[in-house]
Amino acid sequence: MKKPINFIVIDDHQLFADGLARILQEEGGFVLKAIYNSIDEVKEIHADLVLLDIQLMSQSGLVLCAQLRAKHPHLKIILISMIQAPHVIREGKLKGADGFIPKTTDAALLKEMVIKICEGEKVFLGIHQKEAERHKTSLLSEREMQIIHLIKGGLKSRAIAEKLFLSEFTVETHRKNILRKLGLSSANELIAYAYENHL
Amino acid sequence: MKKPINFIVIDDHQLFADGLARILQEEGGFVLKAIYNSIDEVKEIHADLVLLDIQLMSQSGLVLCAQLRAKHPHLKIILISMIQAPHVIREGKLKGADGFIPKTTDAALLKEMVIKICEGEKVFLGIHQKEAERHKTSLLSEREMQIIHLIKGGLKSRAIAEKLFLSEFTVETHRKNILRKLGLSSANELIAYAYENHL
DNA sequence: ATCACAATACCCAGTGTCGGGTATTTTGAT
DNA sequence: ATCAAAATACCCGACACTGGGTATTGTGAT
Repeated sequence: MKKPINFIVIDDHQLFADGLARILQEEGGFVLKAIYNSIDEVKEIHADLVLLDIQLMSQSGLVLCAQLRAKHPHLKIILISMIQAPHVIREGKLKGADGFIPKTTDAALLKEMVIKICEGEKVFLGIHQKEAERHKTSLLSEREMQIIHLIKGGLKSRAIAEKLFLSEFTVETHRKNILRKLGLSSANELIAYAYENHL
Repeated sequence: MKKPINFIVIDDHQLFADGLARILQEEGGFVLKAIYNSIDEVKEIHADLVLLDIQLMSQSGLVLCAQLRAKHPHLKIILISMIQAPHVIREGKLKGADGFIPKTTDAALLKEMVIKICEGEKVFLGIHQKEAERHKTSLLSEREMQIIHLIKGGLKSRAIAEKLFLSEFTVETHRKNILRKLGLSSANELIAYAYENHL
């Protein structure tokens, strides 16, 4: 049984910060300690993890990142940003961040990244990985994503059909379409693909 | 075609309740009827399933659990709690709950548990089950690990046999032994298991 | 209005997988 | 040396999955 991970969100867009917190809490094992909307509010950090927006009003979040790293050697610091310019990401690495995630990242990928970082990995998500992902995954419809998820869960076509109130034939049509779109040839490959591409 | 399962969440942490609801709705076949943030709000229960946090502001959720059980014999009641003290879990059993799940449980396990409970099982998730998971992998031999790896790679039994210079029959024997040892029932489940347990 | 695509549903033939066996040889540990 | 476990190999029946089709309905975009 893992200890809950206490986290803090620092972002001047309250709505985004709140959404971020929700997404993490959805995952379980994460406990939101605080949301700060500006650097001025940030006094003490009693947490395991900080999600820090680089684009803050007053000063660059990178400065704060360096300060936090100096004070808290074991704190996990994840930088969040609207832009994903390579030099900013490199800068973040130098300032001691544990990861970089662009704001365009979707919830599923975000959660994957955060978990990996909490387990000690460094994850700097640049534009390249994301573009490739989005390219293929954008081919998939909502229904197809839903079915991928259920296949990952080990369900057979029959069970998926019952869960979604569909005909078994329909589910199998979806399966075939999914495999065709992703260029795969079996559910086994699909599951591995899903895990490795954070679907 | 199964009927959808109507459920209610009772938890004074709205974010958590909301997250919980989202997780279940993701699964399909579950319909959220209501979220109550305090016991006072709970008037009537027209649902098949209740997720009930024990740590409520006003009074213990265990009292409510007993009341619900008295009124609704067939209602599935799942207790949720931050703590997993054995005496609390035993107490919950006595009050007629169908299951106990700590808040530190991850989404995948939660869904698995909820589904089992809805199917009539009783699931009281303490620390023990999780421990058991850890030791399962030590049951696997080198050869079996090797074959798991190839299955993850999307290879069929025939291809695995060729790669390892084995009979196809042998590979299938190994597959069946792997599934038996891990308590799984398909390659799909195995692959998901492998990724989630870092095999 | 039309056109593309998503979602739905169905059929068939071929192949793969799973659960139930049985059985021999090799290997590691006591 | 003996005993347990691993690794090897085989058979069968039942079921699931894949690839090849076809077809209808609804919806959003141009």
